Amino acid sequence: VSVPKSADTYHHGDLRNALVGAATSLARDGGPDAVVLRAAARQVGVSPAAAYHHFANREQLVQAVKQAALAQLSEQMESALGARSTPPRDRGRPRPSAAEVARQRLRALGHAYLQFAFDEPGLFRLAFGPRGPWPTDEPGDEPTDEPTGPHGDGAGPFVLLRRVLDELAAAGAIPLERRAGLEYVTWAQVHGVGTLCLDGPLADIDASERQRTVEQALDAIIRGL
Amino acid sequence: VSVPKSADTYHHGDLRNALVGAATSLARDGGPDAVVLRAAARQVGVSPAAAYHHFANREQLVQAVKQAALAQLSEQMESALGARSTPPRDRGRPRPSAAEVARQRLRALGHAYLQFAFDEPGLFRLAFGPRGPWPTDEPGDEPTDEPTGPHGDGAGPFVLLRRVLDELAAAGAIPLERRAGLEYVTWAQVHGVGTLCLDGPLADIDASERQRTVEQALDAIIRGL
DNA sequence: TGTACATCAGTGAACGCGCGTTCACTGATGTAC
DNA sequence: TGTACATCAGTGAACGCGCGTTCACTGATGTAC
Repeated sequence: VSVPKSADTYHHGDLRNALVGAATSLARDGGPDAVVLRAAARQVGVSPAAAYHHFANREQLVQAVKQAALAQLSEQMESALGARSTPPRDRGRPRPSAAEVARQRLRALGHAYLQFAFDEPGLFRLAFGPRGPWPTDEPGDEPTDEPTGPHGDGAGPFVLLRRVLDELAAAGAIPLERRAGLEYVTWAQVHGVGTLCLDGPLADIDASERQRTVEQALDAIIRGL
Repeated sequence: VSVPKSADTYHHGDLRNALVGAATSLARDGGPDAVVLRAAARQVGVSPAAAYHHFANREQLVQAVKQAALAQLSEQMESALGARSTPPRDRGRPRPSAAEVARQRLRALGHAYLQFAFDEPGLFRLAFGPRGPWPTDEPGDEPTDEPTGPHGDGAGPFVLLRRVLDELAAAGAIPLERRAGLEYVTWAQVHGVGTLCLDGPLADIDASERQRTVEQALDAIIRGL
């Protein structure tokens, strides 16, 4: 990776990344509509036209931010999952069942997802907002089996959710006849809490009540499996 | 109500409503961002400045559309509920329990909500989108008891949901210790299906698969009560 | 029934704004010989 | 090691656009006497 040597050279050296960074910070503050190509260029200290050497148009810049946001969300979910991979062996207490562990992992996933929504509402809105076509799921054609690469960039929230649901099914916590399509349902349920708290009628409740709602929702989701 | 006599008079006669109508149709086609004051005026056949005799600014026009959209959603939910008010007395079959009836009513509510989302994605996005402050819940101060007026305009989706959840609690279908705050949770769960199918990664699934997801989600929600 | 006049609800032209995008250009970089 | 040159990644000025909003105005309406 070539790092920009000094800021005062004619050639920037890493303009593409710099623009994505600036656009991301715009989105962070103002959501999807705030991603303004000219503003991003301004923030980087470059002429607007320079951006066109790296993006065909504004939409591509927005898509780049979207990808970055989704990658960040994935990463946080993954790390939340990592923290729950081995059940803490509590002094003397009976080791929790596989089903219970899997439930806790699903819970952790939901927490991470909503934490991201509340921490980064602008990015969350952009990542899941109405703007533009959804980036296709298949970068190449179809992942061979499971994208086993560590921190594989394509491994989105969806893949993580699927994995944990599979664990639940394997542990017998989900009747098999209900397993199909359940990632959509579960995702939607968690997602709804995020959108309703950000933009809906629940936008004005305070943090503690919101947290209570989150817990309650995760309870209900798990109960509904 | 005074009705505009003829279209070719200098005074329009019902410009405010006409503008809201035009703005609504703009929103229907293009979502929140498509509500453009000048375009609405154009569509009505009036100069842009005329709108300022009826709205202080664009935002007020948008809010009017939002209210209209919410009213329409309420109405459809209410009518779906009406169709389920008296259980059909099936020939000879055992009359369903109160709990079962209430569950069916909750289901009907969810169906109506999502039907609106899928039929009118633009209006749905505007009604629950990130734009502007959420219209306050209390028109006066606080509704005296229950807004019993037929088709009361203020009776939003929220009130309907609350009513049905109360029925469920009364019928013993919800443990009392879980009742508090459940309208938020339930709403969020249903809402998430809508947003994820409209703008999220589920935007591209076909209608039948979408319907399957809807049913599955409503099952899960009811099971989780 | 008629007339003066205040009020209301339109017009049309203009304002400034910031945007996305294009264009001909130019300075820096790196490669071939 | 030096030099010609193609290529890359910037500049700066300009384009057209459509927007929200304002302004002085004017035509229609309705009320007082």
